Amino acid sequence: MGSRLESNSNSVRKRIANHSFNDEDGEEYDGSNFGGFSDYFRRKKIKLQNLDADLRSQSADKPAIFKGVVAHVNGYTQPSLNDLHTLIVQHGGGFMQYLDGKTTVTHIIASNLTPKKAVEFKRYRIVKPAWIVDSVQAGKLLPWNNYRVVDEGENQKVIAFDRGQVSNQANVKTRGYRDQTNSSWYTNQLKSSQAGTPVSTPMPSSRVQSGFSRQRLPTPDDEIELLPPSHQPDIYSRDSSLLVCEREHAPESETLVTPPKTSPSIRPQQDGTDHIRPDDTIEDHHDGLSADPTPPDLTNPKAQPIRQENQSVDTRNELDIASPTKKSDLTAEEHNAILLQDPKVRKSTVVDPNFLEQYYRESRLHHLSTWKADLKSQLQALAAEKSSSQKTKQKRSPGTRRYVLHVDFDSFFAAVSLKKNPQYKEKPAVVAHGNGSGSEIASCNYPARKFGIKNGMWMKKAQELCPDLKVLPYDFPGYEEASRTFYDVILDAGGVVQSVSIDEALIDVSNICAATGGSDGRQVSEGSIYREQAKADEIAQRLRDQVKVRTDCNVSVGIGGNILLAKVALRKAKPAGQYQIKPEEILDFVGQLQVQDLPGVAWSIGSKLEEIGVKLVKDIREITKERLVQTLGPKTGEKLWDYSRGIDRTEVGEQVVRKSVSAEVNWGVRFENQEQADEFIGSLCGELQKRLLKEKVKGKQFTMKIMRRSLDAPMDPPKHLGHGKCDTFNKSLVLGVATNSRDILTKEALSILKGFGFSPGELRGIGVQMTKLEPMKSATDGSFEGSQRRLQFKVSNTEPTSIRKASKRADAADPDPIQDDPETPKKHKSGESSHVPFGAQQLNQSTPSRRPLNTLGTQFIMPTQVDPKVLAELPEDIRSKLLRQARQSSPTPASRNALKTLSRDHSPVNDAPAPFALTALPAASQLDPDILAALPPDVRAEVLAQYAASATPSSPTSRRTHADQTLLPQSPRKNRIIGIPAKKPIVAPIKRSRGPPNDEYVFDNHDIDDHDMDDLDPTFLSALPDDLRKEIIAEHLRQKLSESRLTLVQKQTAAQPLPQPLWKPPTLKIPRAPRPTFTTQKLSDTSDLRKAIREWITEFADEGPYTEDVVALGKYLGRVVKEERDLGKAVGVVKWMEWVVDDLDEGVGEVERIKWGEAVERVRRGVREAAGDRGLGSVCFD
DNA sequence: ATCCTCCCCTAC
DNA sequence: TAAGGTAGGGGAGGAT
Ligand SMILES: Nc1ccn([C@H]2C[C@H](O)[C@@H](COP(=O)(O)OP(=O)(O)OP(=O)(O)O)O2)c(=O)n1
Ligand SMILES: [Mg+2]
Repeated sequence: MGSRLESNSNSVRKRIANHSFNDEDGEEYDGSNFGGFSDYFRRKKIKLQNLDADLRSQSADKPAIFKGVVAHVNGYTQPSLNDLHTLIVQHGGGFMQYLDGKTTVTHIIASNLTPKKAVEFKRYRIVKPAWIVDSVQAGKLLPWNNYRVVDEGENQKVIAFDRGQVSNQANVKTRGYRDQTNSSWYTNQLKSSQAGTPVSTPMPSSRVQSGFSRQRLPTPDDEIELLPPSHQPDIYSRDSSLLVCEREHAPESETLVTPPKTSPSIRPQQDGTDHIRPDDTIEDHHDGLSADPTPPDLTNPKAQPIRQENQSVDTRNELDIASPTKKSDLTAEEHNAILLQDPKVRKSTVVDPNFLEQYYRESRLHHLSTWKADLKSQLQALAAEKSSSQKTKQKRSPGTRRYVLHVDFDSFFAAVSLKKNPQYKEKPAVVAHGNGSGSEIASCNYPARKFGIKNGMWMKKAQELCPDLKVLPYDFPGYEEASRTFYDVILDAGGVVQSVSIDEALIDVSNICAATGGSDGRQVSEGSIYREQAKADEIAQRLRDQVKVRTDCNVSVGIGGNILLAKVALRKAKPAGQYQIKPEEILDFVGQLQVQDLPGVAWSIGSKLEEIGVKLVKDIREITKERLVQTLGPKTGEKLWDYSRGIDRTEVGEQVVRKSVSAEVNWGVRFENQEQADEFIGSLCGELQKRLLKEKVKGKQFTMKIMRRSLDAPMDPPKHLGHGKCDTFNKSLVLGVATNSRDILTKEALSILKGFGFSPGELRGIGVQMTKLEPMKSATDGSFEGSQRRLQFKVSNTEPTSIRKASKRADAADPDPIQDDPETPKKHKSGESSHVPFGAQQLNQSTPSRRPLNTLGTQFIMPTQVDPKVLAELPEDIRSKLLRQARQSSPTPASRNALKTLSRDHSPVNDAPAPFALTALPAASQLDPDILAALPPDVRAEVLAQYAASATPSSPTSRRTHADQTLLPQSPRKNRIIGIPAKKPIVAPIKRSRGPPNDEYVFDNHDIDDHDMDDLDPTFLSALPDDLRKEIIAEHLRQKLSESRLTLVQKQTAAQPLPQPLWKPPTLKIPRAPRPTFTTQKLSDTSDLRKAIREWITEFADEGPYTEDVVALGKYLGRVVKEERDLGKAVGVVKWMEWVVDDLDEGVGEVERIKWGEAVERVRRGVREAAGDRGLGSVCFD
């Protein structure tokens, strides 16, 4: 990278110099937090204001004790979110439903806080709900300090240790839910603790000393340093136990795991691990493996971090290693390696080459989904065919009485499987893969239900309910066969059919009934109504009889005037019966149901309803529609309002277009190293490609979903090879051109995965999804052609002429992006490639021309956009950087504009006029040297840096100027990721779980996203014990790092609250301790620092570092150690720098390399000295 | 007001 | 041992 770079170097230099390492912190505060009112913020405020306006005005009499407070509620709390919201707003406070990182939230209210959450909220004051309640009661704002929730949770060893006293009793996980639900208990705890030293708020001093961190300091820090620079530090503590479950709350049925009891370890080998639950939390030894007597060799932990391939990324494990958690010191990879030593286990995991096939073959849920999709497409094709061939009287005239049948097999899987084991028909029996505690019950027969067993329940619980349970094997072919027969019968009925699932269908027989009734189905003729109803019953009876005869299985039928009624009637009809809800009984029938009996209402919505006093459906009628809408949202609120009155206007058999195709695996995911993960992802993308081809579509948006073990979850979850409690991370990107290529998808997926930087051993689930679907060209359907043509037309048309000639490379490689698919279905003629969906004969026969799914529909997507396929093929993160970079310092105006346009970043500044030419990047997965060379220097540098960062050692060096390719912008829409300077972090950080209490909890947080250090309250942070703080920071780093690729800039434009009467910027009043920052940009987050460093090094690679910059960095890091007191962070940054330097392009001269090496050493020295000043002893950077 | 994205939730 | 997939409805909140 040389010459070209230079032309640009000035600007780059300026940039860096600009923010030259100045660490002043003073300005950070005001600048970032209250810089000005962005429209966004203003709007948001306004919105909020409006929302809460009523409440406020209605509470004028109440003291505004929360004035200046802006709260956000996390998780389930004792006074519910709504109640807290009300209390706060009524008393002058502000309330934010979501954290967006920019908004100024002064406090987060939570009953319990897992480490993860602690991390997410690290920059906030986290208080218990009692703070609100007590303050209101007291009539004044009580000190929040006494209500801190530092981490209530269980685990965190960190906490445990310093918490001393409290820890034992209170702590812990088990409490999770209790905390929230049992108010009195909870409140008492709080109060008592407040009395003296706040229990929950360990004094900083004590914590700090107690040492864990202290003691551990040397070690942990050192360990951190061990990390390969490139990778992010993951978190430290892995251990903690957490329990998770917030069970108490759980609605009856589902709570799978009850904490108590024994928790038998699922797998013999592990020692007691499993159990997670209850009480051991504190102890946390649960990891099990540690105790495991197994192979000594592997067991040796940190001694040598595993990292297999150093070069590639992955070493992130180190982080784990870094944390000497109590239990086992094994890295996740080592742990998995031990686990996989058993060949049988190994065979059941993603490590097995044949995993996908085998897994999908056995996964009932996969089968259910597949069957459903097949049925849906078959039925829709059939319907389409029917309606086109014959005029069809399908349409009922408006105002007609409707008769809808909901037909469903009784305990489908169980019933079919029982055919081969009839002796258990009358005994409690279930269908499951095994009888281990974590085996899931797919279906249980009615005798089993008497014991309270339910579908989806884990064996452990089922056996507790019924020790004599008979477990039957699956018989997937049998289910298909029964279903085929079932649909044959149903289709013969003559109504409009809609499949619900393999064992369930809706039939609208209104026309048949009306014909029988003799009237037009509209008049209120008692006789005709009666005849219609009788006809419906008769049809139902006939269906039941036929299915029974032909399959020897019972089906039940619910009949009603709409889908809702048919559905609820079905419940009463079961088992082996039928029930018709007559018009006159609708209100009574529906009214006495529990809200959860309504379709679409389960735990979450049910809970919200319960909060507003609604338990039964009739209770809903007492609630105004406005309130329902306010509580549940416009659609849901109105729908339930209707449902409670027996109203449902949904029609049977509406045609729908598929919107997405995905494949995911969240079981058996146990990698020993990164290669395995990479390979598996390739397989998964292959699977996705297969499905895309089957549907004859390509997609433009790719989304990856990753589940990673929660830091506080045990290595071995209660369920064998299950994912256990996890954090989920999703990332999506828009491809420039639709694809279905496994290779491209794999490349993107790997890029994303690397971006997250997770230790492969911590992965528990991986999914890939394509959306923004477009039909493939090969489709036989005429309409495809139209669409295609249209698209093509656009392409050639819209494209500036320049594109055609300029992009010779692109043309050569792929003359017709649309047409040339990496793979096209082997046979398109038949509706489905090689796959033969099961289905009723009629379905398989009478639909010669049907397509697997309707892919036509909309998706067509902006005709206007033509894609720069080349650019599109770059990994998204690279693309995004390019765009951003271009904006920041593009030397070439043209390219800048082009990029801008491309990015759809409509910065108000200059509107992107017509499409601009754009400098394209290499196509496909590899960077093409020629193209690369043609890039603006800084852009190129960024690309290379990105590649380096992702550890892809590819070093595209060749350079030669090549004609730029001009491309058009593609989507008029903007893509958040691309082009927009990181307002929001891209990564999705963890979310907290919201479901019912369960054994393991999957957390996700969508509430939190960005973490703007500027918003962090240093006071709060510093009040934490060192190790907790460290953990928090480490976690933060990990997240940041993962985000870093995409997000970088942080909100510089800080939003400022509107000066409204009730709404004052609370933050202003909060005293904050300055925190060292780097650069005029006030960088502080590790990811930002890394990025800045990478840019710096990359840009000045050929020039060598400037001393003042090096000194500034060293100085800053020294402050990080001394003031921020985060040696780990400083070390991590140094390692990063070292890594980047080591990875400098080969083109960099030896002299410069040396200079850079010296720079690293100099920075190191700064950190060492600072550490020494703090009495931390020598620092190890390796 | 309406669109879009990124989730959560639900169902089987 | 165990096979915890998958698609669509919809809410929140930002962008336009
Ligand atoms: N959590 C679940 C729920 C259902 N199924 C499968 C097995 C069921 O047999 C089939 C149909 O689901 P139903 O909800 O119709 O349940 P059943 O048919 O078993 O019982 P019933 O319809 O009598 O309530 O789907 C599953 O594997 N896991
Ligand atoms: Mg059923």
